Amino acid sequence: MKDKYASLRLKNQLCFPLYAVSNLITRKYKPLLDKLDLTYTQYIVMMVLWEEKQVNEKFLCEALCLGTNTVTPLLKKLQAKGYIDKTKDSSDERNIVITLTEKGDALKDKALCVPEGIAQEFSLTPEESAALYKTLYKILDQSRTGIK
Amino acid sequence: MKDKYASLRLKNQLCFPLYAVSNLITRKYKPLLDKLDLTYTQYIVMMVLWEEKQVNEKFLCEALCLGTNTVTPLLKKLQAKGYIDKTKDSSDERNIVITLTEKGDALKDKALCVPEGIAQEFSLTPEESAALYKTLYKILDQSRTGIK
DNA sequence: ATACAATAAATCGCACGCGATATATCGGAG
DNA sequence: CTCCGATATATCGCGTGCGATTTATTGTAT
Repeated sequence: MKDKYASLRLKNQLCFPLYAVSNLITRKYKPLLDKLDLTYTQYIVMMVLWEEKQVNEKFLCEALCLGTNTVTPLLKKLQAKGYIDKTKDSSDERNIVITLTEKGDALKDKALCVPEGIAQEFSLTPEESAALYKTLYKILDQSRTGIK
Repeated sequence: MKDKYASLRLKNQLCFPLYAVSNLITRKYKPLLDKLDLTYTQYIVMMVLWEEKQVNEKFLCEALCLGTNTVTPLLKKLQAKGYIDKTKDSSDERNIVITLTEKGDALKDKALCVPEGIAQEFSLTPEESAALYKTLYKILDQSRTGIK
């Protein structure tokens, strides 16, 4: 064996480039999202809402792979900004129903330029993008089934 | 066009699975790293040091794609744990020379089980791993050359 | 009816990441 | 020698992520 510690080198790990790319993406989004007064995490919450119109917090947590300890404070901030409303489900008062305000819904149109702007930052071939997408979801799906 | 807002759906974005997988990995590492009294970020700092023996802070920041605002406090904690030493470079007092303590170097052997443990958590084919690795570094390299 | 496990959300404490700024030191032009 | 821009590190404030715990509400078995 050449090097007993080869497995501990950054260059021999997948976790590190995943971590670094994830950070990089958040940085790239920031200037675009500043115009919408959203952070990256707030943005993905809004993306779910633009699609679903109405969700409870549990649904959001599962969609985003986050816990209530992250999402609850996030929702408070989005509410303070006037983008969402929170009400209790009258049929089950444990459920918090989250809906878009008119202001939050209107933000959808301003947000359209965000994916466009980001696409210009990175240049992957369609094949690379597709393979990356598929592998990442394979990992996510493994962990989901693993938990249940 | 079917849906003007299709680009805003979580499922149509690469950024989200990258973000979610990165978080997932950090969670998976935690129980393994707890045994070494390291966080994930502290662990990748140690990985650089196990390889390089001696670096300055600037080198670390570039290797990890992080800023001094993240790394400086990190080094303080590693120093407090007794894993590293920090001294000023006598030939250029702006440089902080970071070296491993004996305790920090010894940690390398305990750390060997970490990559093994993680490998069991995820099951990608060698082809998937190789393609993922290549694409992620392509993205990182693009941003590096883009900055300079 | 009532106690109790299950579920949904909220809270707490800590460790990042990072934009912005501040501080200390160095190197070079005049 | 001196000023000044460049470089290396440190600090500040805010917004996450997350393990752990707490609170509120519901369904259920007795």
